[in-house]
Amino acid sequence: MDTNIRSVDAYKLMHEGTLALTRAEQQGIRVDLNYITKKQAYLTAKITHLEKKFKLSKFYAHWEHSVKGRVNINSNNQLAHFLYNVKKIAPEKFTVTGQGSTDDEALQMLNMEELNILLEMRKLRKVRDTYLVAFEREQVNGYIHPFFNLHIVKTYRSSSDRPNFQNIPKRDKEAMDIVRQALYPRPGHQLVEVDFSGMEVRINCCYNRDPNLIHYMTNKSADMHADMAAQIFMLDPFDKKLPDHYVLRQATKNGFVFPQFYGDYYKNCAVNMACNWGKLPHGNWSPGQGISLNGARLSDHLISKGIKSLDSFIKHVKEIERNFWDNKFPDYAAWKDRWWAVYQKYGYIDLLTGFRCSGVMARNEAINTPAQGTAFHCLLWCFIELDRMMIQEQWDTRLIGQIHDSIILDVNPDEFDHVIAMVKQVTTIDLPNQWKWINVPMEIDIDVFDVDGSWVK
DNA sequence: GGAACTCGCCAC
DNA sequence: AAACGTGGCGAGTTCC
Repeated sequence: MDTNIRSVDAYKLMHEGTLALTRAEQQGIRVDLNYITKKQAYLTAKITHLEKKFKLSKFYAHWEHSVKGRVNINSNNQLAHFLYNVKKIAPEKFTVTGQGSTDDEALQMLNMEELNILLEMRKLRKVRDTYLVAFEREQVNGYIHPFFNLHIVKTYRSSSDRPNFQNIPKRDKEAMDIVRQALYPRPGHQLVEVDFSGMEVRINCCYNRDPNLIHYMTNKSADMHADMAAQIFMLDPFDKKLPDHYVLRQATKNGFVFPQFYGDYYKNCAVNMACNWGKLPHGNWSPGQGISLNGARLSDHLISKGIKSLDSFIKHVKEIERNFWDNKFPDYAAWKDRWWAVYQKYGYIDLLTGFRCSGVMARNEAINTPAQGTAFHCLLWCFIELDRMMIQEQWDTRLIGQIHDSIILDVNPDEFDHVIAMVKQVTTIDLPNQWKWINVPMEIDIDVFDVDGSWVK
């Protein structure tokens, strides 16, 4: 029989994983219905207020006239038609179907006060409708029971739905606070979140065995993002403890290193780092532009290094990219080529965890699949182990969810020390013992929330 | 009136 | 030569 589950271990992972995740689903997460009701009303009032403000503008009057009074303020189709056909503004950005885009970035580039009101309304509606309304709809007796699926994702990671527990706001502080204040542990308990640090990069080490990548994952003082930031922004010395430098490290991590690992290329990376993170304009740069750096501005520094325009920076990042793959991580680069060749020859790729991924894949998909699937399998193996301990030792603590590389627990404070000890044991010792192909240490971060407190610190 | 689609946006 | 991987979901819209 032809199957994509190639080993008993892989089968067990799915079987036992399903059972463990089902127990988490059954347990559920407590929601504060009182809070949700109040916050919904508050958000609705705020949205209504913004809507009234928007309707006073000339922009709105013109829009209303153009559709003979039938404005739907929530319709991006209408908005795009008004901006790009009626007002005949040239779109700065296009959707996949070639229409003028109305997403956050596109509207911000148009630089119109009225559009900022629409963006604020859009954000508040998202928080209210996708999260708070969904929690209220899905809850039973004050608990939501998100599903964790193992049969959906083609890389063999998981997905979650009804409601999706894997996309709760985290990066935007305001959205995070509003949504996470709705989520609680059981009375007298506390939420604990355990997440693997740099999990996908570590799993890539297991596939490509690149010595330099392994070095970065093994030596605590080695910092790949800081090293790349120093190169990209030509800073020597580079001190990530300085706030200005730390911002550039973040820009490098999220604008260069991770996108490069996902298969992006230098041009996107350069524009994103310079314009979105560095706040520099397109075209030529002048002194005094961009974010602050070493007592001056980013443009002052880059101009002093001979980089006087975005185009010049793009060329610079092109050279950095070449060096990144040719000299810094040559074994990783060679592995990517081999891996792609194997897929092209056989039409499938085999994961270290015993799963075969087949079907039509583009190069980047084929190359990204192993780390994504395998990283989740490490998480799932730990989830199963902790679930087994929970039952065997009759914990009052419960596993309540999982977000690809993290586990969320509802912890009885009396059991806290023991649970944390078991979490550390399973994730950093038992897991690498279980799978001998793991060739770098596994590290975790643990976030502890207040007893009877929400999922906000 | 529901299915399927587009777009936008949240997470890793 | 080409050029960011995996999902879920709400609102609007179109199709049948």
